[in-house]
Amino acid sequence: MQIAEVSEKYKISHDTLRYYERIGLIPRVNRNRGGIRDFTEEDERWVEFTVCMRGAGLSIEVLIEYVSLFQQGEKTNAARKALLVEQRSLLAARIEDMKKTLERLDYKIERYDQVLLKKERTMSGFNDGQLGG
Amino acid sequence: MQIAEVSEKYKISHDTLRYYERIGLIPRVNRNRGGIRDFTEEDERWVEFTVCMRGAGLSIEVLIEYVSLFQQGEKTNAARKALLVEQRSLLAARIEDMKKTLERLDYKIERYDQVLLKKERTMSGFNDGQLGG
DNA sequence: GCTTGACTTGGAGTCGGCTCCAAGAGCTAT
DNA sequence: ATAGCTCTTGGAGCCGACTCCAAGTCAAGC
Repeated sequence: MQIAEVSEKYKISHDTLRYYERIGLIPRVNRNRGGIRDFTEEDERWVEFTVCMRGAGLSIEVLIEYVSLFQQGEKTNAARKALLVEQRSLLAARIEDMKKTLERLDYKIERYDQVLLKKERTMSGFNDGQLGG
Repeated sequence: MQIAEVSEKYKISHDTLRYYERIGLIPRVNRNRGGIRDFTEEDERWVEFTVCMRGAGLSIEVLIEYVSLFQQGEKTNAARKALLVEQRSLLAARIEDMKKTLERLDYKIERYDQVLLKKERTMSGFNDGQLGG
């Protein structure tokens, strides 16, 4: 599978794919006789994994580290797991944070609803109160 | 309250606070006779709100728009609510995405656990299988 | 009245993460 | 064999979001 198809399949630009390979975020992809990338299924799995992890906000730096550990073979299993465990906990914390913000938005939206409804009825709304921040 | 205290209270650098004011992410803060910022409680609420929303990933651009609407007064209530509703749904989608990635990390970590445990017992682990991507 | 320290400003610099570009090579169809 | 397409490379450019800097002001303490 060559770059255009992979790009489309995983919703990532070909420039970004090449960039990811260049910096070691995905392992080097083999080229055919013409020098053109031919992605194997394993390459695809790396692409998919990377797109997923980047989407969740894991840094490029830490993902490069993970790939690098992987390429050093099995002796790095413990280090890889430790890396994943740390990232998992950072991600869980971010999710918790975002959930709270989501609730806060819900509350704010509700207050706007109330104000807008009242205005509809009286046609004389005034006073923003603490709606802003 | 002046900048150092606000900076400490909301865990945001004074440079970033000044930057936020400059670009309109928080409304302009009053200065005392000496030209020094004196944050009111309302200023603080904006700071806190902004730090919270930025932390959840809302863009500076959209938050500036919200402040700008707020400053145009009550006639923008409907627009403000619409903005919040849209951002709420973007945030909810990001959270869902991240939750899935979290589960995936949990699964991966579990597989590393298994491999590491097996190795501990046999002292002859080999084969990374599909642990990588 | 001089130093110290927290503050001011506008502007430049940095960083992470892409995104674009120019020049060129290799297929495929006409 | 010429055109057209997709690909290649290395390097430059860009964007969002800060972060740092230089030069200067002001209030308080010695």
